[in-house]
Amino acid sequence: MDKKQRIIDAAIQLYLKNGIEKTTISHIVKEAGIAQGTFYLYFPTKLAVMPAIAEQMVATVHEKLMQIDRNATIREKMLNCINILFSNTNTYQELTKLIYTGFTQTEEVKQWEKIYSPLYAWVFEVIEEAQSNDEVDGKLDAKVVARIIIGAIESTAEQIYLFDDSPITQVEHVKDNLLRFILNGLN
Amino acid sequence: MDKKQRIIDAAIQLYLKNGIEKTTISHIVKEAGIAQGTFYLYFPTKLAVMPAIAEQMVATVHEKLMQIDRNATIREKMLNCINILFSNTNTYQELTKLIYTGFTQTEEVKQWEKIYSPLYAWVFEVIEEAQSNDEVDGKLDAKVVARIIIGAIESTAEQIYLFDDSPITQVEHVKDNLLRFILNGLN
Amino acid sequence: MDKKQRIIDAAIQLYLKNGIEKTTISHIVKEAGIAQGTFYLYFPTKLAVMPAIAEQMVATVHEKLMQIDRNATIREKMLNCINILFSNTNTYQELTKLIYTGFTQTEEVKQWEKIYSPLYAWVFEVIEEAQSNDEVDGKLDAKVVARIIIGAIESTAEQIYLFDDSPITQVEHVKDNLLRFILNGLN
Amino acid sequence: MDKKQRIIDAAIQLYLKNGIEKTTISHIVKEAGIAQGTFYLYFPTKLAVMPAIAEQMVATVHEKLMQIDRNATIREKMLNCINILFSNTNTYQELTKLIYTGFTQTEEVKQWEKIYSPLYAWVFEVIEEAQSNDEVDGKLDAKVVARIIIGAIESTAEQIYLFDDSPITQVEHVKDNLLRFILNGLN
DNA sequence: GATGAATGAGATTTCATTCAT
DNA sequence: CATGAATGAAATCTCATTCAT
Repeated sequence: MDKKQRIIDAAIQLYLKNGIEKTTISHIVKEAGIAQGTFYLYFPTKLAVMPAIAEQMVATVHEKLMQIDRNATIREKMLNCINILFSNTNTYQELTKLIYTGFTQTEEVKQWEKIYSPLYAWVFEVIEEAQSNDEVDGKLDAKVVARIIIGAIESTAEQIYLFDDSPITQVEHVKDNLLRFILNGLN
Repeated sequence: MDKKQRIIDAAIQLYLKNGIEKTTISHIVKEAGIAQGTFYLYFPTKLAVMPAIAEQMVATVHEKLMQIDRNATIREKMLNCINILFSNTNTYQELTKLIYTGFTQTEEVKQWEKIYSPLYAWVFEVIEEAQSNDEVDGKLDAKVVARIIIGAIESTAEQIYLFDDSPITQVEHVKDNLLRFILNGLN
Repeated sequence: MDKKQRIIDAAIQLYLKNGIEKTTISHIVKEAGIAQGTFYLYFPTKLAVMPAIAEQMVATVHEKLMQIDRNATIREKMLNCINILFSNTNTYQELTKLIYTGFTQTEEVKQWEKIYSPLYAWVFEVIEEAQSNDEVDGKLDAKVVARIIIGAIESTAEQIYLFDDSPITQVEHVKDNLLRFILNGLN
Repeated sequence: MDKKQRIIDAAIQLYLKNGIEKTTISHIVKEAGIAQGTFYLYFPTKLAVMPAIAEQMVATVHEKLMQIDRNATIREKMLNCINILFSNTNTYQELTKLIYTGFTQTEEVKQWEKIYSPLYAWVFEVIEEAQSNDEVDGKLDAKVVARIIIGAIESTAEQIYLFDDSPITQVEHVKDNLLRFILNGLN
C-alpha cells in the first residue's frame, strides 16, 4: 500500500541480489509492483534510495543492541555486539559496502553520521559506563573509541564474509581474537 | 604512450571524481585520449580495470611501509602505519571502498586477498616479532589481528575523511586514541 | 479565483518564457496553483488554450487602437498603429508567432480570422475613409491592403524585437522608414 | 550516405507533415533510416535541426532570386520576388513559421539574421540600384526597407496560404495589390 | 467542481560493443 | 594495433490522462 516502502524493499532485494550497478529503476518498479513513473514521485535516482535503505538496516541492528542486558559485563556486551554486527554483515552480504558506495556517490554523505549515530551512541554509553567503574582505560575518548570499535568489527566481518572462503569454524576463531583485542584495547 | 597505463590512470581519475556507477567506458577513453575500440584491446569491461587499480594503490602503500625502520619500537611502527594509511585514505578518498565494490561486483573477489596481502604481511611480521619479544599478547593470532588492525585503521580513516567534517586538529586526537587502543589491544 | 483565467494567465507566462514545446500541462497547473485534474475541466489540451490567449491579446491591441482620435490624419493614425503594434510585439515577445504556431497545430486555424478581424477592420476603415477623401490610391483593395499593412508592421516589429539586437535608437529609424513606406504605398 | 543530410531531410518531411510538436526523434531516425543513437552524433535535440533546415530553405529561395534578370525593371523584379516567396510559402506550408518558432525556442535566434541575410541582400541591392536611377524614393533606408518588404510579402503569403480558404483566383488579386502597394511604397 | 497520486505508453537518452578502415 | 562512426538494445525519464476521494 505504501508505495515508498515498497520501492525501498524492492531496492534492497535487488541491490543484494545483483548489486547496485546491475540494478535498474525498471527492475525496482517491476519488483515493487508499481508503475514506472511512480518511482520518480519518491526518488529522483536509484542511488537516492540508499539513505532510506541505510536507515532501515541501522534500525534493525540498533533494535538488537537494545535487547542486550544493561547489567551484563562489558565482555558480554562486546561479545553480543560482535555477534550482532557479524550476523548483520553476513545477512546483508554486501549491503553495508553498497551503502557506503551509494552514499559517497550521491553526495549525501553528511546523512551517514546521523543515520549511523545510534550504533555509535550505544557503544559510547557502554564504554563511558565502564570507565566510570574503572573497567576501561579512562584516558581513551569514549566517543572516538566507539567509532574505532564499530569500524574494526565491521571491517573484520566484511573481510570474513565478503573476501574470505574459510570454513565456518574459522569465524569463531576470528571473533575470539577480535573480542580479546577489543577488550585489551579498552584495557 | 602505454595505452594500458593510460586507461588505468584515466579510470582512477574518473572513478575518484564521479564514482564507478557514473563512469562510462566512453568517459575513460576520452580522458585517456584513445579510441573507443582501443579499450577492448586491454580490458573486457570497466570493472575489469579495478584489479589493476588496486594493485597500483596497494603497491604505493606497501612501498611506504617498507621504508619504516625495522628496529623501531612497535609503537613507532604502528604510529607510522596509521599515518601512512590515513594519508592514503585521504588522498584516494573513496577509492578503497570503490575497489571493494568493484571487486565484489566482478566476482574477482579472490584476487583481493592476494593484492592486499603485502599489507597484512607487514603488520603480521611486526606483531609476530613483537610477540617473540613478549611485547605483545602471545595468545593473539598474529595473522587474524593483523587484519583487524588494518581494518580498524582504514575504517577509522574513512569515517574521518569521508563522513566527517571536523577540523584538522581533530584528526590528531583520533589518531592518538587509535594508537592507544591498538597498543592496548596488542597487550 | 477564476480557475479558467488562472490557467490562461499561467499558460501565457510559460509559453512566453519557455515556448509551447517545452511547456507542459503539469507546468501550467503548478504555475496556476490548481490541481492536475482541474485543467481538464476547462481545456482538453494545452494547445486549446491558445485561442483564449489570442483573443485576450488582440482585445488589448484593439482597445488601444480604438482610443486613437477618429479625426486624426491618416499619417497620425498609421503612426499610432505602428507604435501600438510595435509595443505589443515588444511586450509579448514571441507570443504572436506562438499563436500562429499553436493555431496551425491545433487545426483551429479558422478561428484566427475571426479573432484577428477587429484589427484588420480598424485599418480597413481607416483606408476606406481615406480613399473616399482621395487621400489614398483608390485602386487598392482596402480589405487586402489592410492585411498587408498589419502583416508588414508585425513582421518588421518581430525582426526588430526577436531577431535583432540593435540599440533602441535604431527602432525609431526603422519606424520612420516603415511609416514612410506605408504612406507611400497607400498613395 | 551522409547521415547528417538524411536527418535534415527526414526532419523537414516530418515537420511539414505533422508539425514540430508531434514529430519525435524516433520518427526522424526511422524516416532517415538510421540508428537511434546516430541522431545524437549530429544534433542534441530535435529543435537543433532547425537552423540547418532554415539554411537549406533560404538557399533554395535565394537561388531562384539569383535567376532573375538583372536588367529587368524594378516592377518585374518585385513581381518575381513576390511570386517566388509566395510559391515557397505555399510549398513549404508552415515551415517558415516553424522555423521562426524553432529558432526562438532554441535561443539560436542570432543565427537567423545570418541565414536570412542573402534574401535581404538581394532586395537591398535592387532598391539601392533603383535609388541610384531615381526610380525609388531616395529618402528611404534601403537596408531597412528591404526587410520591411520581405516581411510584408511573407506575412501576406502566410495569411493567404495558412489562414485563408479563399479560391485560388483570389491569390492573384492579393498579389496585384501587394505589388502595387510595394511599388507605391518605394515610390 | 476540485483534487493529486498513480499510471504507463512512449519519448528521450545512454553507452557497451562492433567492424570496416 | 589502433581507430571512431555507427549501432540498437536497454536504460532513464516525461507527462497527458485517469479516477477514487
